[in-house]
Amino acid sequence: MNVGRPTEFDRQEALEKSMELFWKNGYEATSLAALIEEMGIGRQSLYNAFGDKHKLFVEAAEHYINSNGQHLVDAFKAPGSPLENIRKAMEQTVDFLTSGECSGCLVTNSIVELAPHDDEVRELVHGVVNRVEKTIKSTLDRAVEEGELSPDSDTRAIARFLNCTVHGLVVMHKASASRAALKDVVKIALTALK
Amino acid sequence: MNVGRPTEFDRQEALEKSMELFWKNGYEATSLAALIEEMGIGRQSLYNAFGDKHKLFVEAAEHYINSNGQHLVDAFKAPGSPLENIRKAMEQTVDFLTSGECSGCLVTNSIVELAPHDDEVRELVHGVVNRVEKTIKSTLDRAVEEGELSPDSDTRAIARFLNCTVHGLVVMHKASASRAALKDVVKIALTALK
DNA sequence: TTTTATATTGATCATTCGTTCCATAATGCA
DNA sequence: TGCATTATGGAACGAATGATCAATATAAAA
Repeated sequence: MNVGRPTEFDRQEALEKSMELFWKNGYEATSLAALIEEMGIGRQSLYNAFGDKHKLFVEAAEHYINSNGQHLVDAFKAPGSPLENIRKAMEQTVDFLTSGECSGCLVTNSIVELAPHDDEVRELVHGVVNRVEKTIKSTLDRAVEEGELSPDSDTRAIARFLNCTVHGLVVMHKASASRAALKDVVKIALTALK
Repeated sequence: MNVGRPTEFDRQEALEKSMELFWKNGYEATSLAALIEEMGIGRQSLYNAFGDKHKLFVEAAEHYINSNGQHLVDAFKAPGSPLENIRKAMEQTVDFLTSGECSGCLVTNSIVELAPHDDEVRELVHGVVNRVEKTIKSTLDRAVEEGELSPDSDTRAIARFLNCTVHGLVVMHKASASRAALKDVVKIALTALK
């Protein structure tokens, strides 16, 4: 086992760099030249380790989902008051957008740029959207159980709505909306939880 | 005046075709070869009439804003009950997304794909977002005046929220969300108008 | 030590990209 | 009937694209 010349670079580190680049510039606008420069590895090493540009993108997107995306899911699933969790998750989204140097959300970006004509990416992001929707719904259902929400609430509809709001926030931020504007959106969106 | 060989193609028609292509595939993924094919004109004619690819895109985007975008503004500004206008505008958005063969909204697409690194496009779409926000706000202000909305409503915040919801709907639709899901979103979003 | 397997490096591939040059065609004007 | 001006069609441009080849380097296994 373990035969052959050992890899010199940190695969995870390189993947992370590629993720940041795809995140910042999108798929088409990220060239292989830019990738090997930012990842700090040779051209052939990239192909050895990740297959090709598209496979690399999918893996980078999956890594994004398992790291950044998980934070959002965790916020909804935290113990304590469900409605409070939702409020925190929405405000955390605003912080996430306005703090980092990377712009927006890789999932939202991929939905817009690739989902319509890239089957693999569409399935990937569609899965994420559904999973987030279910996560929010279960939080809302718990809110109903614990009496924080009216029993006749359409929790699936509200979950879809909050999910939609998150993506809308990403778009607005990319359109140079101010942090105050994003906070306004969250403030109003939360009034739907009554 | 009017000297020289006359143009053989319909400029407006060609512009429209280019708009559809940019709308469907985005900026980067739309090649000159695809443009001249779909627009039905020669390479050199395209450069004569529109300058270059980027100038063509900007003009196509402006045309989109003045046609499709105006329909949304008109829906908000229609005479009659302001709140009813808002309801209709949101449902019209869902219809717009689920009926046409073009996917999503060219403005939303451009925000995500280009705004972060294309100054001219960013200014363009930022202007649109602000204009739509003001349109919605004035409709909401009228709702307050006419007693349909509580006088202490934060109409600017609600306007931002509704604007955000529209973009969120576009993203969700691109992520293969069902028409029912989009209608759920609208249903809940409208509960913020109380 | 020899063999085998993998990684790295740099050259190079064919294609496609957006763009421009140039010869020709078609119009109004003198 | 020339002349000036614009449009068209085709060839060709250099640059950049994603991807591969071949030679070399480095490790473990035989």
